[in-house]
Amino acid sequence: MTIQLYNTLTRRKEPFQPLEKDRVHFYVCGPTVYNFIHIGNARVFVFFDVVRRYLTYRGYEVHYIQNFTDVDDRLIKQSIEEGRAVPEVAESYIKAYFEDMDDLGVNRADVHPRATEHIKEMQDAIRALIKKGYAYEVDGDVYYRPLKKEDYGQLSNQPLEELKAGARIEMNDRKDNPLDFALWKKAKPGEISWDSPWGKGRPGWHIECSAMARKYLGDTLDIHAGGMDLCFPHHENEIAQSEAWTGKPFARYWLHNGFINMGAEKMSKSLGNVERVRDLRSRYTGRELRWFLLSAHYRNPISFSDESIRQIGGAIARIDTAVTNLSHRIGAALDGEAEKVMRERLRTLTVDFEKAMDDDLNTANAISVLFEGVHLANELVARDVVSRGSLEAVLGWLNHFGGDILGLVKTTREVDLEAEIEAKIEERQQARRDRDFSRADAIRDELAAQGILLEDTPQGVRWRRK
RNA sequence: GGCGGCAUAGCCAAGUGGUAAGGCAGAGGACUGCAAAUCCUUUAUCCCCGGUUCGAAUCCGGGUGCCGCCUCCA
Repeated sequence: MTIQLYNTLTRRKEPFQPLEKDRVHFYVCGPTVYNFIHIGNARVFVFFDVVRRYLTYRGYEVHYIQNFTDVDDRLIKQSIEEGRAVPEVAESYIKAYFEDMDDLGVNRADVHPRATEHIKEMQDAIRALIKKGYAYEVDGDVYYRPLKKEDYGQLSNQPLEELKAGARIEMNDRKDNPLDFALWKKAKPGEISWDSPWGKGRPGWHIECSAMARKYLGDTLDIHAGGMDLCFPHHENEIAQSEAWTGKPFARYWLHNGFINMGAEKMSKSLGNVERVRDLRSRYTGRELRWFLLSAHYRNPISFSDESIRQIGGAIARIDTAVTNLSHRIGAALDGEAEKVMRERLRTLTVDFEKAMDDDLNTANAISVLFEGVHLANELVARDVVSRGSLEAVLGWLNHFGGDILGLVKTTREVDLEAEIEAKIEERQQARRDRDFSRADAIRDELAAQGILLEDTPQGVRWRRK
């Protein structure tokens, strides 16, 4: 079974076949670091983090690149507002970005190239495009002519006529055509700038991805991903430039994720309902947010609300309890290998998990398979007789698929109880043996107040943190 | 105007031809000193109207409602 991916370029699911058999060249459009990222940005980074992990699990050597746009109009604007230089602003939000991502369990990309560190590569690209007649200079600006290639509009499925007719014309009479876009922007006085053959200026937005993707991944990418809104014009323009520049197809699979709505309305700055990850982290755990982002299929919209996250909390508790109970039961289990029937059931779960992920990365279904694993774990824990091998096999399965791949299951073991609390538990056990239940209940309540929940089982007292 | 998406239980959410996954919440039962956890059982005229088909949430046509993109917004 091969992985099927919905390719925006062809508007259907296609079997995934990288250019090189076992290697995947994967580029994700990263954030513009002019501010803290919001939950919508996070969806991109969390989801494609899972895609990368899954492809790695499937045996591919994944080269995963995600850029930082660290110079553009918004950064310049922000730097004026904050009274700090652009590089300083960028640096601080890059740092913030990593803090947010660490909390959401997103792994680092292989390289996080920054636009400002690739000015030379971009200038090379621009020079080449001018030479080929795709770009032209006008008084320190350089523009690209997307219409020179007749297949422009292919990715976003926009007929050229419509693009021409519907273009909201930017008031700029220096362009030959309204659809032309800037590769290089002339610096205004006082703005951050770099020397170039066209005078002092800075790169346009689209060219950075083309230049950096080529540098780190080569002429043709296997997967290029980002939010749906980047489809037009950003990705369309990247294709135009890159293909004009290299003469090769730019990317083979284009993946775009859907948006997050705030309740029923779209999240937007003008509505003032943008939820920053930074702020959400003070209310929710990174895991809850990550789970929320993976709980629906990536191309579907998801609606953010406190109620949805609250429900996620219940689901997480179910899995955590199963993991805790499994660990506790392992302590009292008989030595022994995993039963054959158990290995077979886990094998089936693995197949189901792969089936879900192979079908256009259906994390919602993958999570439901995780719960089948939880159910299996709970059945085992409740048995009078069970081998340690079986318990460990299930725990290992949950950790691997729920933890390593989805990043949702906590793989760290609880630290040992402090001696004081252990003494309390023993004291309560003695009270129970003496049938002094009011004393026993009082101790249980006392620990509960500290967030320690006690559960009596045939294998002794089990505890977990609330 | 152009391109596209969505409508499934109280809530979240899978499911693209064979009589509805999973989670949250609820109800009943088992287990327990009481709990908790868990297990079992239980909760859906799949937005409406037509059509195709032996058979449709799934395909086609028509409605209704909501939403996104159409130059720098994930």
